[in-house]
Amino acid sequence: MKESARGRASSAKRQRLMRAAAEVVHRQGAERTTIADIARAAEVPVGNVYYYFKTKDELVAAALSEHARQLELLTGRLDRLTDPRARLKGLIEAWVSQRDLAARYGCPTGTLAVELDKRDEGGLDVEAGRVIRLLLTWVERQFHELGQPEPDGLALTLVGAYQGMSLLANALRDPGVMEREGARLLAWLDSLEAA
Amino acid sequence: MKESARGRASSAKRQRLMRAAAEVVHRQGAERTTIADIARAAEVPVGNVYYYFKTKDELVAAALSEHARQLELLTGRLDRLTDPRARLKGLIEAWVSQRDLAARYGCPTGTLAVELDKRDEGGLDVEAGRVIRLLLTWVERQFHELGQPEPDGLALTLVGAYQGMSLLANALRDPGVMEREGARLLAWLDSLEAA
DNA sequence: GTCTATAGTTAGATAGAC
DNA sequence: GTCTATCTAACTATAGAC
Repeated sequence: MKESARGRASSAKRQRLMRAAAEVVHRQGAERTTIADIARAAEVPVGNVYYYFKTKDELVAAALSEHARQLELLTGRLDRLTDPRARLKGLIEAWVSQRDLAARYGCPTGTLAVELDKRDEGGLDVEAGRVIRLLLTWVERQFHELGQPEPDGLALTLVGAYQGMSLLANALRDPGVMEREGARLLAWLDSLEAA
Repeated sequence: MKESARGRASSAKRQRLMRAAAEVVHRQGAERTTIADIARAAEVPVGNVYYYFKTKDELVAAALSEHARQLELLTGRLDRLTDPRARLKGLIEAWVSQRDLAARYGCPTGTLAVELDKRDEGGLDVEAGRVIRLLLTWVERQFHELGQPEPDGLALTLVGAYQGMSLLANALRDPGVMEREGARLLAWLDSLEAA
C-alpha cells in the first residue's frame, strides 16, 4: 500500500492531521482543542490518530512545525525579490492580507506561543520560541542587507509591531487595526536610509 | 459577622479569591487553571468558592476586573503628573519595570485576551477587549493633550508596541527585549513635536 | 494499518451536614 | 456562611478485533 511504503512519518493521513491540527488549534487554542476535533477536521477516525501521533502534545508540536513550514514558504517566495526593502514590504503586505483571520483568531504562531508559555513542562514553549525566532532571524537579515547599523533591534521592532497589531486587532475584533498599522510600517520602512 | 454585614459581593474572602484568580490565571492561563488552584492560592476551601462565584467563568471575569483595577490605579497615579508626555513615559517605565514577570508570563491582560478570543461563547472575549480599550483610551487622551493630530493612531502604535514586546519577551524568555524596546519608545516620545 | 469500545483520570458543579 | 463528599461530564489514551 502506498502509505506503508512511504512509512507513517510522511503518509497522506499524517499530513492531513498536521494541517488540521494547525487550523483547529489556531481557531480554538491548544487547550480547548480535543483529539476528536482534529480527527474530525482531518476526516480520520479518532482511534486512528494515535497510530500517527502518540500524544496530544505531539499533535500540537506538529501544528507548530506546520506554521514554521508556512513561514518558510512565504520567506522563500520573498527571497526571490532582489531588494531587501521590497522583501520586508512584501512581508508586511502578506500580514495585512491576512487581516480578517488575524482579527478573529490572532497570529497563529503568536497566540500559540502565548498559550504554550503558560506551561512549565513538555518543552513546547521552547519550540514556539524557535518558530518566532525563525521570523526574527529572516527579518534581521533583510535589515542587515539594507546596511542598517542595528538589524537585530529593528527586527524586534518590526516583528513586535506585527504581534502587537495582531493582538489588538484580535482583542478589538477590528481588521482595520492591521491596515492602519501596516500602512505605518510601510512608511517607516521607506523612511529608513539606504546604506 | 463582618462579612455578612457587607454582603458577599464585597467580602474579604471574595476579594482574596479575585486577586488569587488574577495571579494564578496570569501564570497558568484560564484553561489550565482549576477552581482548586485558585481556592488554594486564596486559602479558601474548594467547596466554598461556589458561594462567591457560581461558575469558573465568573472567576475569570473577576480576574479581568482585577486587572482593570490595577490599570486604573496606575493611570490614576500617572494622572497626577502635569505633563502628558511625562505620563506616557511613566507608563513605559512601569511596563519595563515589570520585565521579568512579562518575560515569564506575558502581559496579564494581553495573554488573557488571546486565550479568551479563541472562544465563541460566554462573552468574556468582549470583556477582555474592554479592558484593553481602557488602556487605549487613556493613552489616546495623553496624545491628544500633547496636541498630536492623530491621537488614536498613536495610541494603537504605543499599546501595540507594548503587547508586541511583551509577547516577544515571553516567547524568547528574555526580559532584555522589554528594556530595548522600552528605550526605543521613550526616544520616540521625545521625538514627537509639542503642539 | 484501521477502527471501535472502553478504561482511567480529571475537573466543574451540587447536595446537604454543620 | 462554611465546608466535605460526591455526582456527572469530558477527554486522553489504550486494548484488541479486524
